[in-house]
Formats: sequence, structure tokens, C-alpha cells
Amino acid sequence: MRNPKHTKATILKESANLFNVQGYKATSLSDITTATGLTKGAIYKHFKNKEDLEQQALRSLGRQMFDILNKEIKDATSYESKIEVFFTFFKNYLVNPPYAGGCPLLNSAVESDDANPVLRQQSFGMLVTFKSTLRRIMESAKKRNHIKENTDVDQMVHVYIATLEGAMMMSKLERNNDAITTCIDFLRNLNQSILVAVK
Amino acid sequence: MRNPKHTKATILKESANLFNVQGYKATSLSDITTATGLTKGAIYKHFKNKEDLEQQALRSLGRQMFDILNKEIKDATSYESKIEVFFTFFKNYLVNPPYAGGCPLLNSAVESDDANPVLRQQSFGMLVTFKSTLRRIMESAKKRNHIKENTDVDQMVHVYIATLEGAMMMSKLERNNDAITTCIDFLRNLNQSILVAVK
DNA sequence: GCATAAAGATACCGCTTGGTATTTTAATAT
DNA sequence: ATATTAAAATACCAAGCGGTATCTTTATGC
Repeated sequence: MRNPKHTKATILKESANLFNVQGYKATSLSDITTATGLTKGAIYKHFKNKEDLEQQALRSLGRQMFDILNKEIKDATSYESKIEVFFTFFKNYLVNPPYAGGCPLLNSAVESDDANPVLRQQSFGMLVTFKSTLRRIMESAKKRNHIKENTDVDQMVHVYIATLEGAMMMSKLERNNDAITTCIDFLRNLNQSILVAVK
Repeated sequence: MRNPKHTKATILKESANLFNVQGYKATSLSDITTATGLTKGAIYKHFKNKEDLEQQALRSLGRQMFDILNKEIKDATSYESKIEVFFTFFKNYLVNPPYAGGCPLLNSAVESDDANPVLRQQSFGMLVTFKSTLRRIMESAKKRNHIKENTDVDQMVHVYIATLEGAMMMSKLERNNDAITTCIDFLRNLNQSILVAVK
């Protein structure tokens, strides 16, 4: 009946959800006890304090996101299909979100950048990971002559991520996927334009 | 010595700053009394409650932003220079911010989209304004044959805003203007590519 | 220059917050 | 079966929250 691992996982899952939807500061411990059906005693058995829980929850959200992305990137065989993974991920998000509340990177970055140094550092780490994942794919494609050799990889990485995150913000605010769909169409064309033509 | 208009303006200015930097929910009335040097008595003389203050503060931030933008757009004479206004605005932001905490639209949208219906509605309104301002400029340029007639204005509007907002998030998180600079370079080139060549 | 009324300060309220100390409950090893 | 120990529930705390009622101060119209 009692299962500490399961308990901790439940707390982490439910709090991560609440943090990503309502915000970190805006989510109280009683929100979490209500959502989990557990008590503060249970929470403080597994987490040092609320800050600790916030950090572990964000890490868990980041893992979820990158686990999905990395797995699908690995499964994709061509440069094109690897890039498509990012598009599909964002496009699918609004239809069938793997977690509620939108992109954990965007959410935590905007909330923490001026106010919460620890969370900010974690968000920063997520952005680094995001950028280097995309950069690695493009650099590799460049070496293998799959994309044009004059491609400004650094620029592309910045533009892809900025556009996807910005579109996510817009689509969540508008409660429809127009922005995401439109921006992804654009990025897909952009990506086509740097491909080396296959004869 | 006493000046109610000035008092209200001070409260609005200081609270708008705090809301945009720390977040709306995360900013307490005592934060505001400290920042203004006033007391709760003064605040509640001018505002119905904290929600009312939040709304007026966001409206004030939106006005500030669009006042600057609209003025400079009006002053700009060509399509190119009108579009450049947006780029310059975002590029200058990190160097010399007209208000602290980044883009009020981005901040309020991310904080409120799932949690605060009234603030969400206001953010939504700001996005509508932002989009229609840009759309009007592009549609007009299209009519006058300044940009190519096959330009997908709706797509461009979405891409410009998404990229700028996403880049803003990245640059604020990274505490440097790499993302903004890089993304604006890209957008500037993109904009060049839809111009009708002048003979 | 004094009465009036508005502006703002002070004091207080109930409630929620994050956090802790203590107690009860349940799994486990002997 | 029982002792041990970890897990979780309960009860409590001070501090901070948004909000209000009341009192003091200051500007202004006559």
C-alpha cells in the first residue's frame, strides 16, 4: 500500500504540472497537497523545501521534453527528418500535449530571468541543451554536405528556437494553433532552402 | 506638496515596473509600498484592489510600448524604415530599456495564459494590436507595390513577431544580445528578400 | 482664516503561506 | 508475532498576504 518511490514520483509529477501551468511562485504547497491527495508531511519527507521541489520538478519537465526529442531524433535517419522532429514536436504539442502548460523552457525562463537565480540557471541550461542539440544536427549535416556549406548554423539555430518559442507563446495566448502552424510552415520552407539539392 | 495625480502616476509607474520584472502574482502590495514610499492607504485610494492595479499597470506598459512604436512608425517614411522600427525597438531594448523586465506582452502572456483570465484578455489584446500594426504596414506596402505581390503577409506577421518575442526570451535568459542581434539580422535579410527591386 | 473634503497614514483583520515538531501508521527484518 | 524504522498524517507556528476601517494631515473654496 505504501510506496515511497511512487509517492515521490506522484508529488514530482503533480507539482511539475502545477508549476508549468500556474507558475512556480504562484503554486502553493496546498495546491500540491490537493492535487496529490497527500499531506505536507509526505512532501517534506521527500523534498528539502519548496525551492528544492521546484528545481526537481523543472528538471523532470526538461527531461521529459528532451527524452521525447532525443528519442525521435535518434530514430530519424536523415537530416530532414531530424529537423522535422522539432517541428512535429511543437506542432503536436497543442493537439496532444505530453504535459500541460506549454514549453517548460519558455515558462521558467520568463518567470525566473529577473527574479529567481536558481531556476534561471536551470532554464539557461535547458536553452544550452536545446541549442546544442540543434547545432549538432546541423553541423553534422553540413559536414556530410546535406545542407549548403555557406549555411550560418549559429543563425539558423537561434532563428529556429526563437520562432518556435515565440509561436508557442502566441498560440497558447490565442488558444489555437494558427501561429505554430504558420511559423512551422515558414521554418519548413526555410529549411528546404538550405538543403543541398539531391540529383 | 500633496498631488493625487502625481501619486497615482507614481504608483502606476513603480508597480508596472515591479510587475514586469518580478511578475504580477509575485509582486506584493508591500513591494509596491516600499518602492513608492507610500502606504496602502494611498494605493487603495486610487485603485479598487490589486487586480485593478495589475490591469491598469499592464495597460500602461502596453501604452508605453505602442506609443514609442507608433510614433516612430509614423515618423518613418518608407516601408523599409517602418519595418526597421520594430527591429530597432527590440535591438535597443537590451541596451537601453524604456522599462525594465522585458516585453510586457511576453511576460503577461506567459504568466496569465492558463491562470489569470483578465490579464490574459489584456495580453491577447496587445498581441492583436501588435499583429494588426505590422499587418497594416505590410498590406499597405503590398498595395503600393513595395513588396512582392505573392508575399504571404499573414505568415510574415506571425514569423516576425514570434521570432522577435522568442529572441527576447533567449537574450534575457542569456543576459546578452546575441539572440536578438542574430535573429534581427535574419529578419532584416528576410525582409529584403520580399522587397520589390527598385530600378 | 476657517470649514470642508479629499489624500494619505496607521492600525488592524482573517486567511494563507512555507516550514517544523510531533504523532500515528504501515512495511520489514528478525 | 513483535520490535524497529521509515513514511505519512496531524497539529501547530510566525510571517506575510490582500483588504478595510479609522484617524490624521493637507490642500482648497468661501
